[in-house]
Order: sequence, then structure tokens, then C-alpha cells
Amino acid sequence: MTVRQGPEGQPWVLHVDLDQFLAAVEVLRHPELAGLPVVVGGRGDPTERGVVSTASYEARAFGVGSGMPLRVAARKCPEAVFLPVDKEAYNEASAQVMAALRALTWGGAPVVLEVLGWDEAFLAPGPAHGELGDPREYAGRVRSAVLEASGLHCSVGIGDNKLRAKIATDFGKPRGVWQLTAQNWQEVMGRRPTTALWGIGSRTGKRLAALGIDTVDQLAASDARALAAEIGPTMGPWFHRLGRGVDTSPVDATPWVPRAHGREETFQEDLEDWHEVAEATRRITRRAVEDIDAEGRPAARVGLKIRLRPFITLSRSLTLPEPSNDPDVLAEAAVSLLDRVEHDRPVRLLGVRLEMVPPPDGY
DNA sequence: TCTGGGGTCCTAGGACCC
DNA sequence: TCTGGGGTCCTAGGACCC
Repeated sequence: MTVRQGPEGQPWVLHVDLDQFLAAVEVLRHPELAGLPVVVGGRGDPTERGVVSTASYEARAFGVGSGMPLRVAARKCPEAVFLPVDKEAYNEASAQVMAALRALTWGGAPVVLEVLGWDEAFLAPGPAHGELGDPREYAGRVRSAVLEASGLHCSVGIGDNKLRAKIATDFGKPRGVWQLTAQNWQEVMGRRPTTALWGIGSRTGKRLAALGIDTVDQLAASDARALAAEIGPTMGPWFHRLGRGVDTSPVDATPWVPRAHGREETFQEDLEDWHEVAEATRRITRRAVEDIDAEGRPAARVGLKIRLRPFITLSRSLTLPEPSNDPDVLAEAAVSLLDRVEHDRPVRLLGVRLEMVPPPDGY
């Protein structure tokens, strides 16, 4: 089910985002960690290669943030408690939260929920809803429902479309509610850099800056046709819409169907021997095959991602003569891709990606 | 001090076919 | 000697997000 926003559609979209999700789940099952700097990432050993997945607010006060190498985090905050990523635990906590959200009603009708990942979802009033009341008051009820069902705190962004709701959430964090609509868009966002927008990262920010566009206001005032010519017929006009806060995409409750599964591994010691690289490729492929087997769909394409020293990342891929889920066939296909890479440098990371055939009933 | 692991979507160029 | 125009598929790579 999808629900459209805008003049003829639904007035409100909520974006629900759990606060410091991984760290919060760990504190929940280890109450003695409450109030301490907690860092979740890798195998939980800060002397290993790995990065921070989530840092608790106490750890963030020391300058620790997600994406940071664990070794750096340990230097910034030596007293932090380091924990390994425990997927199973987060899957379970996430399922609890999403079930609680899905069970909500708004204006007397069941809500429409679009799950974005472990810790995020869009929520809109369902069709045939009645009086919706004050969205801020409703957002508070959503926060209570999540806390009651899972023991986890969240923040809620209120918007008149998904883009504005998503951006609003960050202003409300932690444990807060924030509203961003056409009314206050320019006042709140206008002077911020383009990278404050959801979908514009540092690279695109630099590209836009080279065109004299630094702020959200400037992006909103830019010429969409000129952007199309400079950046592309799809991305250019899209960026222009981002600047104005315009987003017509519906809240879509259709369950997510994965297109591909991949496994990758950063070696603790770079591999110099390419016989070992071939062996690692076979091992990683077999792990990726487990994931597509769980989906019950064979792979149509095999991709290899390889990171060499000095730092460079390459990718190679091929379409199989016919779809397969045979681990041996897929492993040898992955190994064959190694021949398209020069064997003259040590390997730091290896990833295998299996692109599945679409399910019978499409996406 | 280096830069994880899991994904998605878009673009550009070449091959190939009619 | 010059070689259109449209379409699809394949591959590599870029960018972004959580």
C-alpha cells in the first residue's frame, strides 16, 4: 500500500528514528553500561581493523563518531566500552519496534509504515482516516509506544513530505520532535550548505559549489534546466527539487525485496599471495551464497570488489551464462574475475556480490 | 590513524542488432 | 568514402545512505 502526500493526498508524514540504536540495545541488555561511553563496531576489539558502527552519546562527547576507525576511537576515548556488532540482537529489537509502529492507528485508521532499515521508518495516516489532530501530540504518542514496546528511545520528524520529515528528525535528536514543512523550510534550511540535504553528499556538494551553488537557498533558486545540462537529466532536476524541499514520493508499505547480497572482508594483514586471494574469494563467495539461498533465488550476476594497497578500490563483474545457486559455479566465476585485475599489489579487502534474478512476481 | 559492511541507484561507453 | 538512428545488454565506476 502506498500513500501520496501533497494537496490531494495526506497532509503529514512522520519519520521515526531510534536514538543511538546499536548502543541503546547493548545498554538495554547490559544495564551496568548505562551512562558509560559505549562503542559498537567490528569485532569489538579496538586493536583490530574495523570502524565504529554506533557510539553512545557519552562516547560522542569524546569526539567518537560512526565510520571512525576503532583504533582512532580508542585513542580519543580510552575508557570506552568496546562491543562487537551483534546482528541477531539488533534484528530482534528492530522487529519489535516495527511491529509496534505497524500496530498504530491515526485518525481511527491503521497507519502506513515504510521501513528504511534497522532503526528508521516513515509513517503516514492510512486511507480513510478521520480527524488527525495535532501531529506534534501524535508524534509524542508514537515515541511512547516505541518506548513501551522496546525500552528504546526515538526521535520523530514531522513533515509535509518524506524529505522534510527525514531532515526534521535530526533537529529533534535525541528524544525529541521537530516539524519541517513548506512554511518554515526556507527559514530553517535556506542558509545551510547543500550537503545538509538528504541525497547530497560531499562529492555532489563540491560539484555544486563549482557551479556557484553553496547553500540550499542558492540550489532552490538555480535553473533546473542548467543543472540538467551540467549534472544529468535525472540527477540535476532532482537536486533542484531537494533545494526547494519538494518530494512527491509516496510512503510505501510494500515489503522490501533485496536485489543482491554481498559479503566482504577486510584482512587484518594484507594478502600478498594471490593463491591466498583466490582461496579467500572462494570462501567469501560461499558465505554470500548462504544469503541468496535464504532468499530462494539464484544469482544472475557475480561482482567482485577489491581494495589494493596503496588505497584503491576496483570492481569487476560478469553476467552468468545462466542463473545459478551452485556454490562451486559461483566461486569459480568470482575467481575468474581476479584475472581482470593486475596481481602486483597487496590486497586489503575482498568482496563478492551476487545479484539475484527478480522474484517471479516482480519488485 | 586510516578509511567496515551492507545495500541502492545513476551514468557513460562499448558491443551488438535491426 | 562515409557510414544514420534507435534500441538493448553488458561492464565499470561513482555517489549516496544506514
